[in-house]
Amino acid sequence: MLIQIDMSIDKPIYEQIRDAIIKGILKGELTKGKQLPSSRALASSLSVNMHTVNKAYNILKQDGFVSVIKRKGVVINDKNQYRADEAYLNILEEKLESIVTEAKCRGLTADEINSIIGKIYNQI
Amino acid sequence: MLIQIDMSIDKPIYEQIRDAIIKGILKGELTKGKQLPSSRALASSLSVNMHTVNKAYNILKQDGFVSVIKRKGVVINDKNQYRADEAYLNILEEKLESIVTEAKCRGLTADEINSIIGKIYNQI
Amino acid sequence: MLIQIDMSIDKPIYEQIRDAIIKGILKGELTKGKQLPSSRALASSLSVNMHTVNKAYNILKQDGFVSVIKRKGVVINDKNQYRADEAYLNILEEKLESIVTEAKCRGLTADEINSIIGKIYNQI
Amino acid sequence: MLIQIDMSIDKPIYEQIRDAIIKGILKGELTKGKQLPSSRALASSLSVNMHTVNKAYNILKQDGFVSVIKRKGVVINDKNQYRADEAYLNILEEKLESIVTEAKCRGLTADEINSIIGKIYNQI
DNA sequence: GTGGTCTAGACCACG
DNA sequence: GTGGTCTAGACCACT
Repeated sequence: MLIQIDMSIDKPIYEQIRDAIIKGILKGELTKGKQLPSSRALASSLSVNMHTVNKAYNILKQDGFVSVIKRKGVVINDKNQYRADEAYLNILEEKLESIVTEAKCRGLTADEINSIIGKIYNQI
Repeated sequence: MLIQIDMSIDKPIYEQIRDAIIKGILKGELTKGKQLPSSRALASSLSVNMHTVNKAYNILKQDGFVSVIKRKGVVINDKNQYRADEAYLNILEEKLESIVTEAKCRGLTADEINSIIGKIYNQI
Repeated sequence: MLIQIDMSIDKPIYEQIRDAIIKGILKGELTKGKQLPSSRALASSLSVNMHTVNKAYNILKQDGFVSVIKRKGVVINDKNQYRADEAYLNILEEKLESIVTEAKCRGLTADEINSIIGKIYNQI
Repeated sequence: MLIQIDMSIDKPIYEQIRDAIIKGILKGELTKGKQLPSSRALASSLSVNMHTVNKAYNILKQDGFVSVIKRKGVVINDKNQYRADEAYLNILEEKLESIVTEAKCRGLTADEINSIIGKIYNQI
């Protein structure tokens, strides 16, 4: 499980960590019950601050991807603890709205957008 | 052409203005050659800072949606000045990547994502 | 609106701040749209760190009590944004379970507990 | 008498043990004079540290629920050794205060809270 | 001047 | 040795 942080882009570090872990779950590298590195350890290996890692871990916990077990560590949850629900679908739609609007305005058809989605979906 | 600013969400105001104008173009309310309100006027009617409107206008100009014509104001460009190109497609793919990753991780199929896209696409 | 922090009890400071603000809402001192002091200002007046105040504010935001408006401040939400829902009722039940169990074990009747609840409910 | 420890919630293990034993007393599984397993034995069967069990036992002793008898072990006390007194009622009220405040703020009536209490009270 | 993000370093409870 | 909490102080984007 490799996490790459890019300080030059403007995505916050904690989001990059969050996204990398979600990707790890998706790729099957992080399976249910598997333990993440301690916040100190990951912080040190990424050369970032412990609190930054903790922030990522707490967001993942809030989103149901992991359980933070005090004095034990952070472990990956079961799939159905982060299966898409109504609330998530609303957020997803919101996130997509301005992207799709711009794409349509720039002349892309729904099919063209969908083929990009499909490409991303299959290559991860 | 109505622009609604929502201070409570964390999308920057200049992005909300930008998105609203792109939406206006898409809906046919803002057609080629049509003039946008002066930044002073729009700022006043939205109760935001003039620099915020200018920032939105400059991004729109950079993206090819409008031209800033001296002593004339800001006018909407022709469609082919902002038609999707290679560079835009790369940015689009980047924007979609982490969204699609999370959606897949949460159990959505590519078809389900596409149907959300389709829904957004058709209702705007 | 007075907030009192007690360093000697073991309730975290950010929870004390959170609870004080909820109490303020309940007492009608903090009404919809009213602005909370900036995190710096409140931190300074309570002699605690800004991050501690921010943590309280973010929890209140997450729970629907306030909106955090970047570069503007934190404002109280409308009642129906924090009206009890299913999720809250579950949490509430969890919180009450061990308390009620102990009370029953110590010989209190349901009526006795309820009269304590009633007393608290009416005096705030 | 079954004790279930849940590492994933953030209630300390020693409190979970304490609560489980109080529940056992309430359900009549642990009656006056009955002996609790040795801390070593319970720790082993729960896969937790012996000190954690001892901490739970010591709190139970302090609260009057059990007596620690040398060379005999830990035995359940008589009901009137842990019957609710003034001190306990004060603690109880304190514990309930912030819970009730939030519930009221979220629009619950005293009756609604009491019906939740009643439900919990009767099902244990 | 606001909140957001990040760093560095500390103490604590729990186990 | 873990995560939780707190402090002190910094820079940034946005307005």
